Order: sequence, then structure tokens, then C-alpha cells
Amino acid sequence: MTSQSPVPPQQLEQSRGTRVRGTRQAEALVTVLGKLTGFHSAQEIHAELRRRGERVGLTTVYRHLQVLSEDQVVDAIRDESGETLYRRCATVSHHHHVTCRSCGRSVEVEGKAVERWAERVAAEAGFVDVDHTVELFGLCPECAAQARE
Amino acid sequence: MTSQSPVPPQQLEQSRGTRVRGTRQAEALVTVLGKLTGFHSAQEIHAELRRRGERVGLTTVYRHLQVLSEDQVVDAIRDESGETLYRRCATVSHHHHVTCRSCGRSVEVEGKAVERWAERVAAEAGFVDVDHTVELFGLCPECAAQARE
DNA sequence: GTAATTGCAAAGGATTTGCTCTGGT
DNA sequence: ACCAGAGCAAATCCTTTGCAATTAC
Repeated sequence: MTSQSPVPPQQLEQSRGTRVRGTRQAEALVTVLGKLTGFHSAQEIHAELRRRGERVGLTTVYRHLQVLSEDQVVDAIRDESGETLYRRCATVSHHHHVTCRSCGRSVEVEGKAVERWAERVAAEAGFVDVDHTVELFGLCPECAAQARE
Repeated sequence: MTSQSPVPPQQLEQSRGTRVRGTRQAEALVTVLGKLTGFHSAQEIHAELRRRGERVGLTTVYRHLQVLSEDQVVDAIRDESGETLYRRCATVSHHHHVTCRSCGRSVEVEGKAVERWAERVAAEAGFVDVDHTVELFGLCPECAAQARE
């Protein structure tokens, strides 16, 4: 496949001090991330790469995802079984997701209210340098309809 | 120390259909949980039991914590490294915590605002049967002070 | 006596690390 | 030639399971 990634590469690579040297593997990973929707585990992403004929090691996938998530290029959340799931970050600002318990589809949601809440209650408890984890899980419209049948 | 647990045992055991046969190990675990504050990993709890001279297997600790958390007798959260931390549930209603990144101490915080927020944004996305995970991590007053020295 | 509970040892599963090989510049 | 990046294999770490020995009732 010779087409360009639908997402301009620079948009994903231009963090400061680009840590990744443009290698075939890095590019393949970024491309796949750009095409996938929703959250996927490192192993799934690795499988997807191989499916596409890209020869990339699992270790490499892990290492890149780690860096990308530190650089805020991808979001990382943990599912209920403790696996880490990654997804290309659509927006730059901080946000959260509702993930479908049944099909895994996920949607970003506005989170200004939580940010403020987190700041406030943490401050009330005297805590500083606060960070938060917020994940919503539910049934998406489709799956809810199916379940109703 | 031979004193009674400061927390009346019935308060912890009276769920419906007590699933646990009164064994020495189960009682020791419940007692320790009653004395500990904040969240602790199964391994820490196990270590604490041994420190007190109680001979309880790690497997048993894991098995009990699993059941207790299903029965909502303890809260279970996952820290940033993926380990599961447990704590005796202080209140019955839904609530959240700020946990100190450094010393592990944790404080319950009021969460009505998030509950409402979660409901709202999930509904906007068309999701139903929504559940949420919210954890705050920061530095508690003491640890913050130490860090400042 | 009998079924539930223990706990050791081993298995599992995700992620990380050691270290050598490879490819880009 | 040099160095970052790749990747295999082995190591970690938490947690769960298999199964025989033990214990509560």
C-alpha cells in the first residue's frame, strides 16, 4: 500500500526533540495507529502490524507505545483485566473516554468539570501535584439495542 | 498485643449469606484490614500478617481479598503500575479517593460532582448502564513538605 | 465424616530488560 | 565507523490454578 497516511505524519511526530529516528518500524506503527479506531492492546497492535505484512517485534511496539504515551501522542488506559490499551490521541488537550463494555468502541468526552472537581477536592484534602485517572465504561447505543432484543 | 479489634467484627462479616467459614486465617485478615488505613497491595497485607506472627499463605490472602471485594467489603483500585490495592470500605455509599503517591496514605473525597458529570457526558454520548473509575493521585501534605526540604 | 479451606508449587500473562545484531547517516 | 533503534530470549512481577493435606462444623 503506497498511499499516504490519512493523518499528516508531522502532526504525530513533531513533539519537541523528536525522540524517534524515522525507522520503518516506527512509521509502520504510527500508520497503523492512525488507521485504528478505539483502544487496542500492544499485542493487538502488534498483530495488526504483522497482518499487514510489517515485520516489527513486539518489544519494539511496546517501547514505542511507551514513548508515544509519555509524549502524549497516544492515550493509554487500563482495561478491567489490567491490560494497557492505546489509542491515537485525537485532541491535544486533556480528556477522557466512555468505552463500550461490549464492543470496545470508545468516545471522547468533555472533561472540564472533572478537572475542576479533581483540583478542588484534592486541594481540600491538602494534596498537591495531583493527577487523575477517570474512565467511564458502559454500553454504547448499538450494543444496548442488541442487548434489548 | 491481645486487644480486640477496634472494629466490631459483625460490621464486616454480616453481608448476606456469609460465604466464609470462620477460619483463623480469615479472621486474621479481617482484623488486619480493620487496623490498616489507606490502600495496600495483597502482598503488603500478606507481609503485615506475617509481621504479626500470623501464618497465612499469600494465595489465601488473594482469595479472600477477591471475595471481600466482590462483596463490597473492601474497595479495590489499581495503582499506576497495575497493582491492585485494597482497603476496608469505610462508607457504604459510592465514593472516591486521593492516594498519596509517596506514602500510600489515602483520603476519601466527596464525589457527587463526578457522579453527575459521568451521568451527563455518558448520556450525551448515548451510552447506558454506565460505570466509572475515578482515582486521584498526588502528594499528601506530609510528603509534600518532606519533598520541599 | 465430609465438604470447605489452605497453601505450596507451578502456571499464566502482560510487560520489561539484557544484549547482540542491524541499518541509517 | 558510529549509534540509535530493533528484536529475540530470558527475566520480572502480580495474580491465578492444580491438587493434596488440613480443618471447621
